[in-house]
Amino acid sequence: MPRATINDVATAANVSTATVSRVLNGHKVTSSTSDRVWAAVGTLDYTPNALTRGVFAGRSNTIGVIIRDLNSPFYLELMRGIDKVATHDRSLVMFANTFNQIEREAAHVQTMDEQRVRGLILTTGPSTDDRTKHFAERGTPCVIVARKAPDLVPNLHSIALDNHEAGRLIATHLIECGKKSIGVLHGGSRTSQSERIDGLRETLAEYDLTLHDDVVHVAESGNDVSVALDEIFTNARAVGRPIDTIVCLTGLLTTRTYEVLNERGCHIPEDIALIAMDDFPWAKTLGITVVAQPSFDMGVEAATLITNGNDHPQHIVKNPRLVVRQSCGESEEPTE
Amino acid sequence: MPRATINDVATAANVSTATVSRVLNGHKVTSSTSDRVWAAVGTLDYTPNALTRGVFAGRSNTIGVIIRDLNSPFYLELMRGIDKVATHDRSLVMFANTFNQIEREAAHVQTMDEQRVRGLILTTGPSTDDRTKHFAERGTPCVIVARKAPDLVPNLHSIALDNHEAGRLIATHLIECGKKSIGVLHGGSRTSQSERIDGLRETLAEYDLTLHDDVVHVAESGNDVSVALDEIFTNARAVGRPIDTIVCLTGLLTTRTYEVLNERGCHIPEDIALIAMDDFPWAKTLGITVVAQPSFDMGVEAATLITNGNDHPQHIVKNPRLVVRQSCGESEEPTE
DNA sequence: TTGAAAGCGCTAACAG
DNA sequence: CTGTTAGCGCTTTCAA
Repeated sequence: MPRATINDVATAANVSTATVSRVLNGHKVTSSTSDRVWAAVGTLDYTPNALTRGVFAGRSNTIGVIIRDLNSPFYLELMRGIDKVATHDRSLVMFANTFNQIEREAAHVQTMDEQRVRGLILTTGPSTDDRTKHFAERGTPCVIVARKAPDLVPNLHSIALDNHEAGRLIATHLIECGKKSIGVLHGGSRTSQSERIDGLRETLAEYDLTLHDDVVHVAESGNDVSVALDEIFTNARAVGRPIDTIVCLTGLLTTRTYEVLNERGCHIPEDIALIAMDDFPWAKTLGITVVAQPSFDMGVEAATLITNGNDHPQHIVKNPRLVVRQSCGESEEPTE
Repeated sequence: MPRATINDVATAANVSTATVSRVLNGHKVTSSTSDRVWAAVGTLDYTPNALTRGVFAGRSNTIGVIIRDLNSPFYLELMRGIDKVATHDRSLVMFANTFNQIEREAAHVQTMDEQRVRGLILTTGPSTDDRTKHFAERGTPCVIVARKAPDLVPNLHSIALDNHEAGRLIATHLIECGKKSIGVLHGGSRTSQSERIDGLRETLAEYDLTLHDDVVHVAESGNDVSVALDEIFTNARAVGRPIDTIVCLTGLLTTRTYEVLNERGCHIPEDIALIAMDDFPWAKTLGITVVAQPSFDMGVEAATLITNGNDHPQHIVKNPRLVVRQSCGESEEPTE
């Protein structure tokens, strides 16, 4: 049997479809008619069609989210934050994972557009900026996460970490721990990464420490870590400054780095210090010192930016937080 | 300016809306008209409205997913598997997280119904069974994950682990490692948990080992672990059988268990063995032996069950896989 | 191959 | 307070 429609309910309750619609949406009706309508809804097992509602309203009550890689603890927590707001707001979350393939980003934005999402949260790179701007200009609020929005466009917001400060936090902590020769693993050419490197480098410079380019290496996935680490160690030794610390500038690299270091018999923190971006459940267990992003909160705020519906572009910058554990050979008195 | 509609495109291209629709859907039209239509689509920046399409079709091209807790590695991988199929199929994934609150499950199923999802994948408990059955009977394919579907209803599929076998795998491995007194931490009264316990208990019995109820404790969240562990140790000591192994029957408990054991100065595997359900990135690093579920594949198969659109109810059972590492004091010759 | 027209399920004016 | 009526944007017969 086909689904009951509003017409069926109207017939069964002996009222017009308009009245049924009113009852369903909580508008004023006599309680006796309202009762009849609800009774009909019950017996016919009627479920309103959100699609049709969306057609009329011009948009759905769905928040679109495009995630780079759900595997990263940062994105996972972000997602949970978004979902929390959505549930509270009786919205839904529509989700797409690009699996780090840039060419998929634009397609996903397009699909979200077709779905007439009420807002879009995206963690994509600049490749989608044009489409996103367009999208925002037409009235759909968009929030770019982990990167500053490209321009001052109405409805185009952003929420990002103060990446420069994150770099500074790392550098300061390492200096306090007496580290002198630092190697860096980062996740590619995103601005977030280069800002962190800048903050790191500048702060080190204040203490007369130089971060040379040949000890800063990219590792897009965990697989590259071993090779990158080799390069870093070799280059540093060549100039007589053996590495005493490895910095992971993206959370995804931490597992593999820790593993490779272990495999080579490097003890943390005795032989080498390790500090990473993004906190994750096992970091505490393993005593890894990290600079954490408030990822859940960022999800909450991103979603709120959408549910609020304020056109005025906002650019929220969140502060990173140093979580001191033992992986940098921290002394008894913690810095925090 | 408002969005362009199919009418605008038709006017601009000097054709009827029917023709535009045909072009958009790849039906047969003269190439010259087709060109004109596409040109108009371009200049007007027309994006088709998926909602309207859905109204007509009676359903959207969205797959609904209700997840218990995205934090668990099992659900996360499942989600990625689902997303992979969806992307391939040009469908979207609509997602809701219940945060383990049962009372939210039904509401989410309802919302998914209103959205006219093309299929529903759910990891909820039996509380939603009635609604789900209803849903399936009306023609929307539903896949219950990690639990057998309640009945033989058309369109109501399920995909689950052979939990009994998982329990058996754990028991066999522990016996091979010479373990004799086992304590169990599980995640509550779900059938998955009790089946694992049964498999464990029965296999142990075959080797004349008894798993007493007083060393099987529930720990809904990581917070309870410490208390539960206390109980287990105390009870076992009372009967002169000090615990030599802790089994975590759900992945979420593993972090906390490992941590508590560490805090108490118990070395793994010298003082106590640890084996857990569900593999996760850090397990390899930490040398934790686990029984893994093919969670990504389960996501892929669940989604495929929906995109295939076969009414006939299917009940897929997947095999668990023992991943031997060092946390049970494994000898040189691995069992696998 | 194309157009006219009806309608998917629902909402919102506008009367009454 | 309630019914009538006209759409929302798109698809699909049915003719031409």
